[in-house]
Amino acid sequence: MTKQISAKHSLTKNQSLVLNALAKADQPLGAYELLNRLQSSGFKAPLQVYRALDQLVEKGRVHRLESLNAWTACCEDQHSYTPVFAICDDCGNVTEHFDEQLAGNIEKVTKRSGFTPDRSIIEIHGQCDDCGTITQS
Amino acid sequence: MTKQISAKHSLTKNQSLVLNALAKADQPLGAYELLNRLQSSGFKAPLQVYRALDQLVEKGRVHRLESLNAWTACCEDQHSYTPVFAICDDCGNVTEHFDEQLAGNIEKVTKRSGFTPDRSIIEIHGQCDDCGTITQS
DNA sequence: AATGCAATGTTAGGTTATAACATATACGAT
DNA sequence: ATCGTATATGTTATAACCTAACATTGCATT
Repeated sequence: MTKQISAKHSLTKNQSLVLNALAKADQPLGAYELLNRLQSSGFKAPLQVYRALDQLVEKGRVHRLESLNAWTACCEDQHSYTPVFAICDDCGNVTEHFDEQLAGNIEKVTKRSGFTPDRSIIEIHGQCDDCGTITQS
Repeated sequence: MTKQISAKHSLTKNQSLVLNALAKADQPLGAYELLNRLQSSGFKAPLQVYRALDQLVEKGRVHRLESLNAWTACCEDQHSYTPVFAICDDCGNVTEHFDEQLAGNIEKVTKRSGFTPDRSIIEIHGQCDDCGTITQS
């Protein structure tokens, strides 16, 4: 019986289960796919998954891929720049990239028009190194 | 009875109806909201809307806003650079921006890892000029 | 023990998107 | 003109994704 430490980065039971499932997966997972994989751990309803996901996003441990309606574990514990996701449309693999300059440039484009940026979504679809170099048979 | 011209940029009846509805709207619209507005024009099922939307996206006349599950008419007839969308989370207004350098920089980040970019999604949430300067009451 | 708060459980329902199949229309080639 | 093919359209059903509303449990503090 471990006592729950009330710290900013501690995870609850459901949060841990969801994060582990995402970390084990080699691709982003949809909420219902997560539900399937967690049924053996006692998950019964979508809401259990969605709540854990929202909390994990809030804590910066999970990202939502808007163009996939799917979720992925953050590749680091913490990061300050807007992540750039490279999504392979062939194999489904997703990689997370960072570029301080880029994040700044993006916001500059909108600031010109008086816009105050809050959060940015950058998702690039294409082919990963493995899939892009394979000749179509 | 006008004959349908088989040109790359001609629009079919349903495509025209959907594009006009989007152009008239002052915000991006969801597919079901489009269906509502087009029922008087004979639309009866979601699929009619989704098909027209897909075709319009293909032709570059409409963009899908991934983080809103909504669609908006392209601000120009044609453009070569990846658009950057500034989405006001207060009033719902969305503006489309272009920056040649930016589009190139984004792809550079992923190319480093051997990734071959195809299409980029850049959506920035925040507050527009009108909403951002208003003091909270 | 009583209180309060966050996490969790449960049911129902809303929104968004696609599968599968049928029919109609456009358009080039004969 | 008419045939064949491709595209567009119509229709029903269903899948996938997400949230509202409310009940219950667990845990820290008093």
